Amino acid sequence: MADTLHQRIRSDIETRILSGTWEPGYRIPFEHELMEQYRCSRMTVNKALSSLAEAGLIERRRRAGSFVARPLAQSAVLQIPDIPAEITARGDAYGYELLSSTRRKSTQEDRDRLRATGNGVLPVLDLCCRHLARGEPFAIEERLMNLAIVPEDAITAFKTTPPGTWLLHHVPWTEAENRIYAVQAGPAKAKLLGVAPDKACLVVERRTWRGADTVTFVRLTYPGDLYQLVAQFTPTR
Amino acid sequence: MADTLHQRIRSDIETRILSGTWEPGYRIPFEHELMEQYRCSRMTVNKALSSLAEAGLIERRRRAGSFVARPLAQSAVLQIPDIPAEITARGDAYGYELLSSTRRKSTQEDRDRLRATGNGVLPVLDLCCRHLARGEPFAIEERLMNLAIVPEDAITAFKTTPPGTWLLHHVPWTEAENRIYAVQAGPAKAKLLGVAPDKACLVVERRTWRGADTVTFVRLTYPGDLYQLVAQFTPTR
DNA sequence: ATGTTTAATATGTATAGACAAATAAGCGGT
DNA sequence: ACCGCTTATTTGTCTATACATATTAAACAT
Repeated sequence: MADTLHQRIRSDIETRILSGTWEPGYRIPFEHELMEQYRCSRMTVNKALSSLAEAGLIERRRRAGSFVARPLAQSAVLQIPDIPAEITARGDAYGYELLSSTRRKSTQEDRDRLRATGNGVLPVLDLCCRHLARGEPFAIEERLMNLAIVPEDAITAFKTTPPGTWLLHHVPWTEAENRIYAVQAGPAKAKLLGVAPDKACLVVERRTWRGADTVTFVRLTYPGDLYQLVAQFTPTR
Repeated sequence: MADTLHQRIRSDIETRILSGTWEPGYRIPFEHELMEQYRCSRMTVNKALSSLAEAGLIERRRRAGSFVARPLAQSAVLQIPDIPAEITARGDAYGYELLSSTRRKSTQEDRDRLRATGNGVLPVLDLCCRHLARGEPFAIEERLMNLAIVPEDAITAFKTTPPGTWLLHHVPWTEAENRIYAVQAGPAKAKLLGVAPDKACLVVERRTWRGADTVTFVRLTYPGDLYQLVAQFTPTR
């Protein structure tokens, strides 16, 4: 890890910040002090400190010095794994069923769901599928895709490949928004998931963009006790 | 944004990557080519490219060049805001009620909930409180705190200040794990939240560490339709 | 044909020096 | 006591150069 000099300087300082030795607001040594301490040039020290500043661990003020930042960003990295990969990872057999697939010109409602900019009519694909773990229903996926971006010949792939997995490997995206909430299953989804209609379900809705264009909207519905989203904090924002 | 030269070089390249002009795998110009293009020294180009590499947007290989990275990390930044701040932000009046507060030596069950390392007995504070928005129940908070880290005189503060808010401003943490799932309210929480017992609720459980020590465990229960977690994707992993 | 050495090339890291920009602190005048 | 000016200090940025290291392609030997 601490291979090069500037990496070592960085990790030395990082360690002291994360251990609490240097508390938020503490003024870390000036560049010229670290220069002497590590017997190196200012550029080397500067590289280490710039990197720490970019990561949000320190704040730098001209004439004043560099200070340990207050933990402002209370954020965590939310992993949104591919469903087949996740089920396989837990050692269960994965199953996929395409329930319906409709190709049409977008209605206003479709464009609202996609949060598409402009009112232009787009070709869209509306599909619904079911993910199974050890033969039991695991999640319902409702998806709307923008066929102006997703090539039309992908449609046949979705008969056997979950669209999320296909998209992950074929269509990169630049921005996404996730919304997570809880609802009761309701009669239709209860039947598909094999649970009672009042069963609490976790819903993850995701919109994905590539530049200015919306790629896809997806709503995943999981029976509440089958699935837990896990978000791990990583210090570097 | 593009103030300095190396920042401009960086954002020029970033734009082309995010717009899709330069696709994953594309070899971006060599350092000496960018040197000529921008009429600057190699160090300046190098700083821009190093920064892009650190952010995970490009991969660099000696002798071969620098390449646009494949979008490997399907992760998003999950904002877990302070509840009073969030309610105030949406323009509602915030209310806080401390329901119970117990100080005791930790049982094995407490240590399991905290995922505390080692079997040492710790002083802990077990409390339960309710958050209100415009006078209506918004969330139930069940919290277990490690009094070996949280100073004891903070306990009096919790009569009027939500523990989450207090901790946020007083006790920094280095690591956290969040689990998100859905359950039915159940009789006890239904009463506290003023909803039907079969109501679907969103549950966020969070454990927080500072170095090797567990700081706190908290379980937040929100009526499903009152609250949505929002996770925004940011390109730099 | 195949394996080995060598050279060329691109990035990685570092030095030493320079000037610019921001600002905390001191100073002086009112 | 307050305001404005100057100065010293620290970070921000950049240049020019140097040597190290990894890797590929070509030259060479077997």
